[in-house]
Amino acid sequence: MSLALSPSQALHLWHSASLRLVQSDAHDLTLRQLSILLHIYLVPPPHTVRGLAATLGVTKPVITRALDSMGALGLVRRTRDEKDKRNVIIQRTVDGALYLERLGDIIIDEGRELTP
Amino acid sequence: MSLALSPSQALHLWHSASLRLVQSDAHDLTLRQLSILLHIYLVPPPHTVRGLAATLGVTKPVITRALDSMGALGLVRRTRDEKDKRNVIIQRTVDGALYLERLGDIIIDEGRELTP
DNA sequence: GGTGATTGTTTCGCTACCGTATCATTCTCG
DNA sequence: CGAGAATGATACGGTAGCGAAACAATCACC
Repeated sequence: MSLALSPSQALHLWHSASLRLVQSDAHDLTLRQLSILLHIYLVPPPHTVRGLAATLGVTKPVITRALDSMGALGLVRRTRDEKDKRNVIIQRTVDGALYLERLGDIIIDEGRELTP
Repeated sequence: MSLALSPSQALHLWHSASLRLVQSDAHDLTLRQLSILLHIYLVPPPHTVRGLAATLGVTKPVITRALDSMGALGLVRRTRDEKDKRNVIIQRTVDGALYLERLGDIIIDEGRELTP
């Protein structure tokens, strides 16, 4: 089932949800960082630095830095790939899952209060 | 009519739309900047620096800087309030409207391709 | 009309991000 | 084994954001 959004609905949903995100965000993630986090948690693994860089259309240092930041916040974890030790496998954490759960709640909440 | 989103739908919508935003964004706006822009265009005027700062829950220099940046991009315009010359009225521009229209299209597009 | 409040901007020191280029490690394959 | 490719991290110089504090301009009001 697909979602039929009106232009007004789409922008109002984004507005109210991102507003609440800004107001409440303890972590103050960048748009890019948030995209990376969502990608890690919503797309089936494995996730590598190179793969994420290609998907996002950014350079590899951007991913490394984002993983540094989000790793320090406990939202994400790095592990060496034992099969190919050049690779880094990016893994999920409990804190990261909780963070995204809260984000989902905000979006659902604001969608519920939407008036076209 | 309100929008009944499932947790999966909510996060996938945010993921795919923000991903496309990152991939395609010529302007590379911050989450805060995007929130400010949406607020200016979706909430009835007038908009002032102080009002925006209070709404977003940030300090005034944040708004001033965001208006500087987005003003340089032509997304927003400043005008002095003639009634009270201390106030700055933030106004919309054609380019800003087009930018948000494009954002709305992305969200609608990704909502349409959603599978729960 | 002058004092204090209000508004937006600027300054300061700091932190974090950016892209390019380079590096260390590891793998591939002849 | 050894040369070249591939992967992720780091170094570098530059830019832009941050909060706190100080600032200039304007208003309000006695």
